[in-house]
Amino acid sequence: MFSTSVEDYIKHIYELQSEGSKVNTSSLALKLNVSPASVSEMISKLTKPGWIENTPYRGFSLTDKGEKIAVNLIRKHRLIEVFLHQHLGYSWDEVHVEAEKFEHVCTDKFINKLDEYLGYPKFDPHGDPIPDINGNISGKKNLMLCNADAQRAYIVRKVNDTSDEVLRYISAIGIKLNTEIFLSEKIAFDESVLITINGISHLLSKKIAENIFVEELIK
Amino acid sequence: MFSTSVEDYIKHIYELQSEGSKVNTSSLALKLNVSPASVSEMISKLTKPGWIENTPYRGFSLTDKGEKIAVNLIRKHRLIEVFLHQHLGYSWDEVHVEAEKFEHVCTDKFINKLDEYLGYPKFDPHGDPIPDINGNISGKKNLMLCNADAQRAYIVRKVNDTSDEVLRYISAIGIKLNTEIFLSEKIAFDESVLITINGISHLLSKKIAENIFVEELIK
DNA sequence: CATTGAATTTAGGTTTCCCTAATTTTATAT
DNA sequence: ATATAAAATTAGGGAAACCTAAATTCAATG
Repeated sequence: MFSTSVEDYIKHIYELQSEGSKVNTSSLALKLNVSPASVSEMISKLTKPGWIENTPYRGFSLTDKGEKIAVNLIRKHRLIEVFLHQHLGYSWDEVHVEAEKFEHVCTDKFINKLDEYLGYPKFDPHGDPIPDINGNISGKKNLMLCNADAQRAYIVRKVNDTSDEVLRYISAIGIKLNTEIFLSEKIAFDESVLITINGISHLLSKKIAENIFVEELIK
Repeated sequence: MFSTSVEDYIKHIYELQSEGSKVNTSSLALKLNVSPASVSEMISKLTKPGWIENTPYRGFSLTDKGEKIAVNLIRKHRLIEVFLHQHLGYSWDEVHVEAEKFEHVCTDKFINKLDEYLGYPKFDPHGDPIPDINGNISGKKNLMLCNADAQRAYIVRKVNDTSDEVLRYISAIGIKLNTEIFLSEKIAFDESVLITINGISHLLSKKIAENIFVEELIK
């Protein structure tokens, strides 16, 4: 239906949008690892069929039509991740790269059958919600760890899957989905955070803390 | 690793070779549904890295190196077909098209894990043997139905998966893998064959009979 | 054994998606 | 308010994989 490139652009714009990040030529170029010139070119191509709304030199955003395409891709991506993790024994940090390729070749028919086969899971191995067949995403906004308050307890609900390295580091210090952590201190100087897991303290850089999403623990 | 195009060319050359068909520019162009000019161009490209041996104007064949690539693709294709058929409930005639796309994006790691998950199946839903991790294919040459002898009983062992239409027709008249058929008569005029299944006679055109492979039934 | 027709290759062109370099627009800071 | 820096776009090109049309090579037949 769409080329892999077109799908990648649409998906990454959606991701920038939902992270609340700025969506412009340079941020997208950075995320997709292509030149700003390539982004400019593609953006005008995506504007014609009405998937994107573009204000030249100012930025762009997905139309409802474009968003539907993005959500469908994310549904595919996350269901494939569940299959790889639960049935084929892939680890947390391995599923993303593989799913990234499959999502572009699987039909809606395939993904709906897979959804059924997996028992209609609600979350992927990173804790991200899986859109249902109609594109509905079970909300639940989690707090970015770097924005949480000090001297409070939290539960890890989601971890970004964009970097293998970050995922492996997070695993190494014992953070999994639903791990309970205590945010002891926020260091204003470099925006790093000091947390405690099972009585052991860890200092997490801002870079790491941006990739961990938590829910406040009410005891 | 290789582009989808390159993989498709290599796989289809392998298929022509193993059917015993002539492997030349026009037969490959026909099979891949591209122009002869495109085939010529690609063939010289595949010759450089040593995947193909080419005698200009005469024809070409896969080297051992090229054959390894082809067998690996066929392994991927057939294992994916098994998964689609056994676990997702795809029918005989639906698995091929879907597998055709997946085979180009799945890693060796994925396919080896899938192989294990499926319990190391030996045959795909069409009865084609699945190469193992080392590329070994459990031989077993079957007879093309149009080459079988009249007044003999046979078991259907394999059906070509290249055409949905043929597959659906074959299913409709009650032919499945391991179905017993009796070849009553071969009509020399148009090379069609008259067969009997469960006491009902069917006339199969040469085109159909070329896609059914049988083993002689010794009672 | 020369001609003719089929098969193959070469030539030249298109599309998609990428690039670098140059230009234009916008934002910022004096 | 204007100079300057940053961001975005346009211009011009390249690689991959396709095409049609023209030229070449091969084979087959009278």
